[in-house]
Amino acid sequence: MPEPLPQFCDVVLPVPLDRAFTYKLPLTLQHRVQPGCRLLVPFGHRKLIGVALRCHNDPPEFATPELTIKAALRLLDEEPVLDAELLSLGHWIATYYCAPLGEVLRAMIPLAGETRKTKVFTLTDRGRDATRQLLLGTPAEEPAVQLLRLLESRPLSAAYLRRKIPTAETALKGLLKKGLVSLDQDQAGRDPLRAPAQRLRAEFSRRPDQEKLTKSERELLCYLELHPGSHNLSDLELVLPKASAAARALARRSLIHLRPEPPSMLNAPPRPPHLLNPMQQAAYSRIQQSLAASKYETFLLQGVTGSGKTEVYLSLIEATLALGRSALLLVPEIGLTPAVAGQFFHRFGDRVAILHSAFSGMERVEQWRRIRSGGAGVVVGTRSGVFAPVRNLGLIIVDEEHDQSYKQAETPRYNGRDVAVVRARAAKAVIVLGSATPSLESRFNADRGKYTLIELPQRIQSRPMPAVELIDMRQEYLETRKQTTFARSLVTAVQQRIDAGEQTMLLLNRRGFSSFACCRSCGERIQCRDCAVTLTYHRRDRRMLCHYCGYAEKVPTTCPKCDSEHIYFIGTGSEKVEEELHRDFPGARIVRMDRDTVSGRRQYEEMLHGFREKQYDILVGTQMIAKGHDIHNVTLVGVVNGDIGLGLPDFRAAERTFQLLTQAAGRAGRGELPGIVLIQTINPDHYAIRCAAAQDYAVFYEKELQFRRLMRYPPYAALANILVRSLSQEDALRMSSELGAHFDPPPEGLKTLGPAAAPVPRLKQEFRYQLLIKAVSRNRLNQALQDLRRLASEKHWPATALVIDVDPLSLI
DNA sequence: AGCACGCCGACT
DNA sequence: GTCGGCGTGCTC
Repeated sequence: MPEPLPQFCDVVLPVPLDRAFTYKLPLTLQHRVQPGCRLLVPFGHRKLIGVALRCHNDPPEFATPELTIKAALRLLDEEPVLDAELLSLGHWIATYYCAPLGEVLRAMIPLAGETRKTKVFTLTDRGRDATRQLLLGTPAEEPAVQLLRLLESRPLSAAYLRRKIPTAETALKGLLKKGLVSLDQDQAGRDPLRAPAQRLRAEFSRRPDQEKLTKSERELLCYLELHPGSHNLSDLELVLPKASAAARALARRSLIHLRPEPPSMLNAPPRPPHLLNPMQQAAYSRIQQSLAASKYETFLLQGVTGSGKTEVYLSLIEATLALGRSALLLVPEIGLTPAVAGQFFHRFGDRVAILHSAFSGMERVEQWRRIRSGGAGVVVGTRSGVFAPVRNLGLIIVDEEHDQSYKQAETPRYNGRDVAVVRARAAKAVIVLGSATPSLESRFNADRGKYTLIELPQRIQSRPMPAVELIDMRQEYLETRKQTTFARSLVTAVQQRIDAGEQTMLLLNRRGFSSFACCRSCGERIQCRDCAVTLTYHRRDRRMLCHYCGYAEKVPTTCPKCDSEHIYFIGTGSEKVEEELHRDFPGARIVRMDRDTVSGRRQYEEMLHGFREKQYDILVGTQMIAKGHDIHNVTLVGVVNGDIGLGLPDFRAAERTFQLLTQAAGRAGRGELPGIVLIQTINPDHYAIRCAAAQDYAVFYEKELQFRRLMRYPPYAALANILVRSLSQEDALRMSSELGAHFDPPPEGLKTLGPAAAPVPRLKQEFRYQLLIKAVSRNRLNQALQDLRRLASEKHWPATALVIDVDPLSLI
């Protein structure tokens, strides 16, 4: 007997409400909706796109004569966008990270760029009558009358009306109130053919049947048939001037295919053929064994900087493809440059798909579709790439697994690395976590036997590790009696590189010119209007800038508090370092990379390319220069302030400092020439700095682990950070004390810290208080967090007031 | 989160 | 007298 068609469907929506809503399915949809499909549904007064969870025939008990079940409006996918595997991964994330399922699913689907909401205004019957009467009278210039005239012919979008009449917004509100016009939301599909010509490629698809073609359309189609393969549209315009318009018209009738231009691979350095050395080969073979056995296993590939982890990755990906399965490579945010992408194009051609948040919505949709249809067996992506709909997943690689950018800073606050492990386990896939400086958690898991540890302790071609030297800046001051940015030995070393035609990288962690402005008379520090942080002086822009919210104000000449003229600028940022370099090394070619000089991936890549091509002697910059780059002519890496972040009130401060210094040091001596590293510090005895200098992970790991055990921090506890926030300090304080009361005494198996003012007590005008929970087990932690969410709803805290961060990486 | 409904101050 | 402020409550 055939199953009766489902009449109802549970739908999760992108709202912070942690439940599904049940809709009636119109007859036309009953046999088409599957779990994981997107549905357009009415929700209150608006229309939302949700994801179908379950189709069924259980009449919902909430339905009463007053409360009717609404019907779903439209099905957006004939095939689910989230298959069963990804849906269950979404459920796991929602539970583990305490996030509403609807928001999790929204984060997993990249197709948001495909549709956009538009407001459409329509004349009502009353409006039509009113307009007719107006037309009989004298023509009026009032915006409201003009609007009515425009709307008489057809419904129009808000955007169009605003363009036509600048004050349309207010006038429309008035008309809406009077009932002369009505407002509708429309999910207008974005036309993928509207990208500019240079970003599209055209390819012949089929001959016309009966379609009538214009002259230029016929010419273009003919040209494409004669020249197989895909052609850039702006290149085609050189041959056929009207190619762009014609191509779009042809694509609409699917006579040709239009696709986005893949990311540029012009700057990709050609990769020498990869012969694995014995160490690499051993690592490869061990992992390949599990791969061939289709057995879930997590490997921690710990290889020193320059040990050739990438070659192992590439071989593993090839092995995966050879087994007929797909591979997913996750890289840190900053690591996915066209150069990196280019390497993969060289190796895997069009079997690779690149997912990057910097790509336009349309490009992402196109890549996503290719992956889902099985057209790309290799996927390279950043954090959200872990949700790529790859078929028959065999291998996931998480490069630089310790990197902070795998953790999402907004709800859902998931860690892409940990989600990857969960996904791999469910898919019976192999997962490789790679790093020179593994996170304590991962290394701990390896030591406990949860992960399999594989080490690459040597650089390729027996290149030596860079020699690292610490420069004690306290000693430097005692000897020179001068507070300088660069120690004498660093200046000498830089000069030697310039003379020898070799290159230098200088790292520091502060952008801007000076960290803050301070009044010598009254001690006042210039603070942000909306945040409890000092403003940073940016000389080029002549502004004081807030690095948290972007607020800017004029540079003060007198103290805003006491009117004294003794304003001093304290601290050194990358802008000042660049200036001092120009002064100390006149004639040297210097390039600065930080958020102020690098606004897009294009500039980032251009600067790096220029440096690689030896157009510069010195590259100075913030963290963004420390990661992953392989520039062979760099023989000196200088760290201006090695104490980076050591003073922060964060239990991971030491770990982060160690990782950053080790990674930075690893940039030196990657080519034929050996490299040296100079680290300036005022804490030369701190274990994080000493271990980084010695490139000794093992010792650092032991020391840090002791501290974590003593203080009950991860990996010895499951951690969550609870933040309450509100624009009103009163509300924030009230919630904070309710939070404190709820956890006093702490439930069995939990320790709490706080509540107390957050490290940044005010941010973007909000007052913030936080509480840290350390739990002996995941279960206990999750239970406590679910209880807390119940408390928040009972006490009617606003939905945005409570922020739960499970496994926080930063406590700010 | 949105977005409407609802009750109190400055204007045509 | 109205327009409009944002407080509170709901969304199948």
